Amino acid sequence: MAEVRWLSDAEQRAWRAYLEATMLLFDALDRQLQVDADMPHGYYEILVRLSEADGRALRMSDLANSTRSSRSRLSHAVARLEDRGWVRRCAAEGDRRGQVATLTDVGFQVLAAAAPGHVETVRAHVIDRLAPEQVTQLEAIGQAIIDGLSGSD
Amino acid sequence: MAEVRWLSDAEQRAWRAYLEATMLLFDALDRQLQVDADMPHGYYEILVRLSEADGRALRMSDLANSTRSSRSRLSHAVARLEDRGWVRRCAAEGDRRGQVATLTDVGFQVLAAAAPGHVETVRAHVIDRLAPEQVTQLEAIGQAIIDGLSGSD
DNA sequence: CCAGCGTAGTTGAGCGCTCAATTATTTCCG
DNA sequence: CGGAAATAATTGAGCGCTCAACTACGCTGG
Repeated sequence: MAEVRWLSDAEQRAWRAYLEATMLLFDALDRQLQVDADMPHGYYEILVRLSEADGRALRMSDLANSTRSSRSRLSHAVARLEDRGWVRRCAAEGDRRGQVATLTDVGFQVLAAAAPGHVETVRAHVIDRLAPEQVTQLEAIGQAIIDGLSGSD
Repeated sequence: MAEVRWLSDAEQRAWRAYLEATMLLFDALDRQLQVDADMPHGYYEILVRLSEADGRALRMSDLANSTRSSRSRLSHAVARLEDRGWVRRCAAEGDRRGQVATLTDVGFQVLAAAAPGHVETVRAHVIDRLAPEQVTQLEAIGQAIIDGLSGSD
């Protein structure tokens, strides 16, 4: 049992600032989307990924990977999106286990209506508060964390 | 109605990297705490704040502010922590509306047992993956975001 | 001195997520 | 080929969070 490597003061400050910023930010984003577009942030992410895919359609597994969510979470979420008429599910060709989620026209329009407000919020709380070099730094930091976590799943 | 100021490529990459990193990270932290210490990250935060307070006790409102959580969330959370015997609530002196949450000895020991694993996880996925200057950058970035959000509530 | 407003905290309904179990299909390989 | 393991997706129970409504108390001004 090795000694615990506690965080130094500088590390502690950075970690807590990141944590606090992220909580405040995610709350603000969730609330903005909920109020202005009647959807949680997770739904927005799903709609974005679908809108960017070929034919605005993706296999459930691919959609789960690209949104970094579990199959279960995605199943529940897509079921609710289907109830709202924003997404449609149909059997995948060539693999009878598979399902393909497709963004409907209504779903696309809902996304198009939600996007400007969301982007404005991201700008107001993040991008416009950072110097250009901090934006670059943030990408590098994020990427470093992703690199450590993508594999070890 | 002004034009929407969409994100540039660099801004988009930074935002998505941050978002993806944070989702992966929060999932990993939550899972680690859930598996090793049988508590969600939110409970850990509450225990930490209480452990650092004078007398290991805080008014509910102060605890809500310091964990950046709503009064409602805190009420629910502390109720569950009380069921587990990790926290105790008693009336505040001098204000009969007030409640003071106190960390119990059991709660303190639970926290002490959980902390090393949690810190190791934070190190493994964040701190040890960043260069020292990136740690400094992360603090500045986090602080900039906090500054924009603390007031506008 | 009490009416009205603000503050402290709780509660319950409803939603989204996690975990574990389940169904259905495909792939691997002896 | 045929049975076992892997893959795709769903389901239901249970938990934590949000929102809105509510209780209870404190403060301040006419």
